[in-house]
Amino acid sequence: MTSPIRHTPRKQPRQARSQQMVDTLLDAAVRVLGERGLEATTTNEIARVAGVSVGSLYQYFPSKEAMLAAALDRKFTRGIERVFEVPAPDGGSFAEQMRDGLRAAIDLYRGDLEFFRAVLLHVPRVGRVEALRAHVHAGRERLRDALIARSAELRPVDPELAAFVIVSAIEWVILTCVLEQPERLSDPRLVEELIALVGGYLAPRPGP
Amino acid sequence: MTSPIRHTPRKQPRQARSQQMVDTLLDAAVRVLGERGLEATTTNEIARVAGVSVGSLYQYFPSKEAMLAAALDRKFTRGIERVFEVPAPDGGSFAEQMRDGLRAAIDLYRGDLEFFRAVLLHVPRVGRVEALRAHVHAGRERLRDALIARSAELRPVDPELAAFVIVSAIEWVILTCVLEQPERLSDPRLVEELIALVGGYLAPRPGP
Amino acid sequence: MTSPIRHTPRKQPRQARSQQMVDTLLDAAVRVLGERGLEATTTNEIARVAGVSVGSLYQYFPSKEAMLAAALDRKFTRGIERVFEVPAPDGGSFAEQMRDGLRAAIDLYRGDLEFFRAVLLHVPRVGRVEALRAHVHAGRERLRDALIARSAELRPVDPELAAFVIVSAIEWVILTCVLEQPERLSDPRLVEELIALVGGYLAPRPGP
Amino acid sequence: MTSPIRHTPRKQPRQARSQQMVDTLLDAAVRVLGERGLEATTTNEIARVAGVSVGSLYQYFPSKEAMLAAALDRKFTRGIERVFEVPAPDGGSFAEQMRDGLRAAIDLYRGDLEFFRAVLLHVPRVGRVEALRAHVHAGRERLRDALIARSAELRPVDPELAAFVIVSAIEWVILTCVLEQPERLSDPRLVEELIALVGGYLAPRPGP
DNA sequence: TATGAATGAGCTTTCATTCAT
DNA sequence: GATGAATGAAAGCTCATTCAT
Repeated sequence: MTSPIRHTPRKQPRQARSQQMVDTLLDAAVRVLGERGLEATTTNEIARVAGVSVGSLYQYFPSKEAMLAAALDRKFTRGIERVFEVPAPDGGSFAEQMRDGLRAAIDLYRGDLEFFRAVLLHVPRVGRVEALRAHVHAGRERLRDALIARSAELRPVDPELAAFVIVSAIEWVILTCVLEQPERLSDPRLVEELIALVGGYLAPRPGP
Repeated sequence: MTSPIRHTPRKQPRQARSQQMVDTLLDAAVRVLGERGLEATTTNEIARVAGVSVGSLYQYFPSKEAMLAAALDRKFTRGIERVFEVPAPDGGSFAEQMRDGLRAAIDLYRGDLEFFRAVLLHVPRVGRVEALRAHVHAGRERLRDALIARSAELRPVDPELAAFVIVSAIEWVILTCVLEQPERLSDPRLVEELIALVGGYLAPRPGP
Repeated sequence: MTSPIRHTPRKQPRQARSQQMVDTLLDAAVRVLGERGLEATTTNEIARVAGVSVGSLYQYFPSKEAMLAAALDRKFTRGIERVFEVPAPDGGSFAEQMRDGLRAAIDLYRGDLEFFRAVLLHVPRVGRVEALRAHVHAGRERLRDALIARSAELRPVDPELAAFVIVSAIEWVILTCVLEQPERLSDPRLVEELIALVGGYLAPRPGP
Repeated sequence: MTSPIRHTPRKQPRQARSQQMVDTLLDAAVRVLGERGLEATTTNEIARVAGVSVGSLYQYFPSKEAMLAAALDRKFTRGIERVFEVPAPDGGSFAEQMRDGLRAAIDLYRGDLEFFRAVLLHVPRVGRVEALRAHVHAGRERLRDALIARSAELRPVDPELAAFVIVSAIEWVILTCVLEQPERLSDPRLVEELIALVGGYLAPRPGP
């Protein structure tokens, strides 16, 4: 029953199986959420779609709310993390760095368009999904620091306020595309316009 | 619609009473929504707050969903109409008109902060509240037309695209304030920053 | 549609209908409780037996626990109240009063034997049903007062302790009959033995 | 069952281990029951406390009900056996024997107060715990025989009836203490009062 | 045998909706 | 029309029990 050399594990190690179940459930949650919206999403349906029992769902998540939070969190965490990490910390001009970050952001949404549309359309607290907010917040701080570092090149601004304005503005331009005009995401002019928006906002004002 | 001599019947038993009941119900819905959030908002509670019976509610609205939609639509319609009508069609510079419109928008949200927070936090498909979207769309078109009319003063842009970018950007800066930093709504610099954002974006680029 | 003299109320007055629903539900609860025991008693089943919807049940009782408590309370309250009120406050000797009370108690259980058997067999906290306890407690106090009033005729005792002992002893002799030997309840010697028990306990001890 | 020279196998792999597991489980059940009450007692929790798996529990008991019954039975059996065996069959007067037995009973409950309270408060069919009833019944029979044996010293009674009355009365005085006034269990007067109760009941009536 | 992850029937409770009055 | 008691489908969650490993 055991051979000297084992090729397949006798049984899945504990953690691996758990992780797989968690993933299966979160995938199912994301799918059901997208298909039916928050109000119509039930734990029983998620479990059914995941191909497991409700009992199992509750073995891994203490409540419906916790599981939905985890599902959204995972999706957003994976993606949005990348966006704010793309601009190489030391490479290129401010505009070039911005361009890289914006492209990454747009690609993030474009690559998972259906999911994001579903979630943004159906899930309440649009801008509130916690992970999204956390990353947006982190983005603001990074931008604020960049503004401080490069303040010599820029119009005098309150870095905090400016970062807030810029991040919010860009966030919603892109999300509005996702929601209303997905084809715009493929328009190369979109990035340029956003750069113009930010660039114009930060550019030193010409003297009187 | 009003004339010095009244031609309408002394009492309008049917329609007037109906309209009043509808208003009462919609007000109650808005209030409950604002106070308790979507999840705790029930038709029975709305009727109770309105001082009528649930039965009456269903006389005027076919379902809970329909009634909440109507309530939100009316709220947004009333407010957003004002916002886009504030800039006097012919008065002042572009920047002045913009300033007036932005102030009106900010005041709109600030004047009913708790309600808008509740709605934006809890109501699914925020991005889809039809009246909101419709008016945002109308706003885009008005802005596009203004951009075309004043294109001589501005950097060359695709008016459609630029209007889209500007309206989306401003929308979310303000809504993010509503959701996350309400105190910013009272900061006079907010309007100025938004004007800087739009102004910088549209300003003719200095030559090479 | 209305005649000068009305013979049947146009509709049941509010309170009467409510009270009837409450009664119907409590009757059903008592029945289901008796038939299935506490653990197997569900609110849905109670409602079904009562011929109303679960929703109605929850209109009148805030929770399952509250409704079961009310059901048992009502039954016990009605009956046990009588027992401790039977002994005419001023009539007859102590033994005669006791005899009356004991007969009333026995008759109480005998008259509703099936219900009491069901409840005592199935419901947890046998001796804990709150109403039962409350009345037992009241009984103890009345007995204590009687013992104090008649202390001259009795062996010197701590009235509190003696009342406790007597009431508990009698309570369980009768309840054990209910549970295990219902036929004994019809044995006239039972009352005599209980009187002997109490009488012997309280009788002045013969001198050494 | 134990002899100086051991004849049983050095290790009893099968039965001994089984018996130990059963004991562990029953101990755990009793403990959980005492600590959490019936409603919060789950098979999984019992297994966890016992340090074995639920699967093992079901190897030894066909159902939760069966296991709890076994647990309570064992507990009562152990305790009550002692109580009824305490009065040395041939030693001392009737009153002395009674006093020994009563003290043993009181000590039994006092020694495990929390458990007995939990069980009496929460376990359905208290009156039906089989071991308790069986031993109470045995106690009645022993008392009946004693009454017959000593009938010369006593008031003429139906021994069966008298034993029933006495055992029930005493049972509930003690259990009521357990449930409502645990501190009374430590009052030395309690035993004396119970002896007075029984003694007065059985004492030959003076008189003409 | 022992394990404990997985199962899923079934419970309590809510609330949109109806309809007799 | 207006009322609000009554309805009952359906939700979230638990836990006795099973069975692959």
